[in-house]
Amino acid sequence: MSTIRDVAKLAEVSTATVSRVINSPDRVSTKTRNRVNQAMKACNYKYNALARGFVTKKSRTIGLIVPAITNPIFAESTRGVQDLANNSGYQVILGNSYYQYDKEEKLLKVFRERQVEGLVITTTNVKGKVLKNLLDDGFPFVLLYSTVRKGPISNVGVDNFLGGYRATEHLIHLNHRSIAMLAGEFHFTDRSFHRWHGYKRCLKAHRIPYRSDLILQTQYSLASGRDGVKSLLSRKNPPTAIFCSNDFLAIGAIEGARELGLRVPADLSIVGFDDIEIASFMTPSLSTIRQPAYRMGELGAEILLNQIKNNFSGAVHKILETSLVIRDSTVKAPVRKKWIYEAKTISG
Amino acid sequence: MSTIRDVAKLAEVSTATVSRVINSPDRVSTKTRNRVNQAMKACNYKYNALARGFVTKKSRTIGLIVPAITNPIFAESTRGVQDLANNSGYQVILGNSYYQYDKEEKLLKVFRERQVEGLVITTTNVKGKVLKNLLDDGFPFVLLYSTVRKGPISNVGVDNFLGGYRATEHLIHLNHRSIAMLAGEFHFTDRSFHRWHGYKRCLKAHRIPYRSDLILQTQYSLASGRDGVKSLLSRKNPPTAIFCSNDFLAIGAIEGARELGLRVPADLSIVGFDDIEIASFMTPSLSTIRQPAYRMGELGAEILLNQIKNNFSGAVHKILETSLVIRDSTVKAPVRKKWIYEAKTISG
DNA sequence: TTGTACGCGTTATCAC
DNA sequence: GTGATAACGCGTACAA
Repeated sequence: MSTIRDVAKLAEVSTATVSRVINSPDRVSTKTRNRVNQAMKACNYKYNALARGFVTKKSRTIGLIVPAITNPIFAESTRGVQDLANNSGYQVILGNSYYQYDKEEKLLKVFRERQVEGLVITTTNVKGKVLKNLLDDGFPFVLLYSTVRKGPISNVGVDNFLGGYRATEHLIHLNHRSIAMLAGEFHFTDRSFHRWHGYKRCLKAHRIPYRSDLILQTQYSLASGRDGVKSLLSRKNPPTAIFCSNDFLAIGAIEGARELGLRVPADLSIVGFDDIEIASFMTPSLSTIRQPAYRMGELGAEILLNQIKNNFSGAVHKILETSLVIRDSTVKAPVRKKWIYEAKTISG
Repeated sequence: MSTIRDVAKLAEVSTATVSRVINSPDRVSTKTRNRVNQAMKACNYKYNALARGFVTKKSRTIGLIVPAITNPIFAESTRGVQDLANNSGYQVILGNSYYQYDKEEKLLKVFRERQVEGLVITTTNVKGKVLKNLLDDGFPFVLLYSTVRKGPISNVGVDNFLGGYRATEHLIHLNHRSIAMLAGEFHFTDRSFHRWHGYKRCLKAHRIPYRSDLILQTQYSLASGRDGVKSLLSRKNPPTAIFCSNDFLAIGAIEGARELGLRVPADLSIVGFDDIEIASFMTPSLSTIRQPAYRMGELGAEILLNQIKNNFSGAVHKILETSLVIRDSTVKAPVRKKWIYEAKTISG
């Protein structure tokens, strides 16, 4: 592999001139520039961006940590991060934490050793010491899918509380009174935790008693959704509707209900969270809370790159809007079940 | 940011010793090792993997190019690549080609400048000059989802021809005689092209005339599947079954049929290709050709890393097995339509 | 077991 | 407009 030194020798110029031809061609006379360009061709010279990064201390690389790239919502935001970063001359190293704190920690360490200039993280633990370390070091990073409104950490996300509230409210407006929640484990994702709070608050606002036996925390996966719904429906006074804290759980839940011989939405209404593209292609299509994932990725990268450029000029908190997308997986509560519920309430 | 020089000074040893503590701790006495380790803590020393790569000429990085990370099949193989690479101390830079040759070319250039040690590519153009250049330079790379059985290029994929054949055969065994194919554009993906060949061959083997008006090439997306099925069904002598060259198209097609008021599978059978996880969670669940995506990713990375280690010791061609997964989106052809078809054939 | 000295490919800072 | 040369942080002969 030839270097600028080889090129310089061949073109009979100094390495400095070759470097100039590469980085600021206008500062070199046309004549020598042409000679250098020819020499580069002749040598089959290939620019070494690593060596450049080494001296300029700019790797032009950022790290991106997602829980699992196989969840389309993260694939979509990843695309946003990549597109924006690439357009600014940055490359993206990708890692999956699989919702495991120690994996996240490990990735962070490796990425920093690799001299990434900053990080975009969908974290497993907002309170963890890994983030604190980053802060202490003044290392640029942005949290994705996070909702903190203040504090020293930059983040871009949606109002998960509000999203959970809206999803629940939608079901209540459809006369559901026995509404379960199939949630990602609060321990691993504060997103789910906040959505649960929105759910609870909404119940309260409508004077519907909160039933902890209608909450099931589980992993974020299709299979967990399928199994989870079976558990919820086997409990006494089963729900007529379920709010799932992401679309994977919701899609899994629809399948689980089907396996139990129930029809969605006739026998059971289901609302999800995310609005992954495929949600509108399901049968029934999925009612869900839409998150602007691609835009979130873009914004996260943009904020990070700004912080890198301006040496961390203060934390930025972007809360994007969610919206309720009403499709076919939610309908009015079956009258009979509603009656049973009311009878119980009155007698209790 | 402190360097090994700072650590060396503090620990009162040479930089060489610090380096040894990092890379071969057993070659350093316990006493000095401890002193050095303490000094590293005191300095808040962070290892610079880039500088190391610079001197050893090993970046411990590979590039991965996929058409679109938002297709779950690519997300899954990406996971395989990452997991295996990470376990071998390699990191992965990810890029989307969006099925565009020029983007693929651009990414390749950038990745090579970044000194990636090798590439895993799901290419848009097997015959393109970018791959030829890679070969000429003796640069390690592996093609994913590719099916070449010989030649100088390493690849791991499935037998797309056979997959297409099996999908078609399944429909024929169900008495379908009017079978359309909704395909990814041959120009952008030879996978789709080979599946089409399998489809044609199977038709021929069963003496079913090939009808070019039953072929629709389109983009690989849910929306294209939805729109494509409407086009196919609006043609005269419409099909009773459709083979879609990936699951996205198939899922889109099911929705499109539904919008036309047709039921799948009662009115129209649909078989896909990939077996993305969600395929078994659809209603109806999707009959499809299963590809071992995660394993392909793992294998691709393994082969690449071996080539890197052994200085390209000959091309490897891995053809993994596909299997037909029969679910609910395919059933026996409606008797009436079959009769119409036969009447036509006899009269013609 | 430990230290010295050099080199990796590039950019940046001076000179000219 | 161009050239000489010192960094950058680390690994690695080779010497001690």
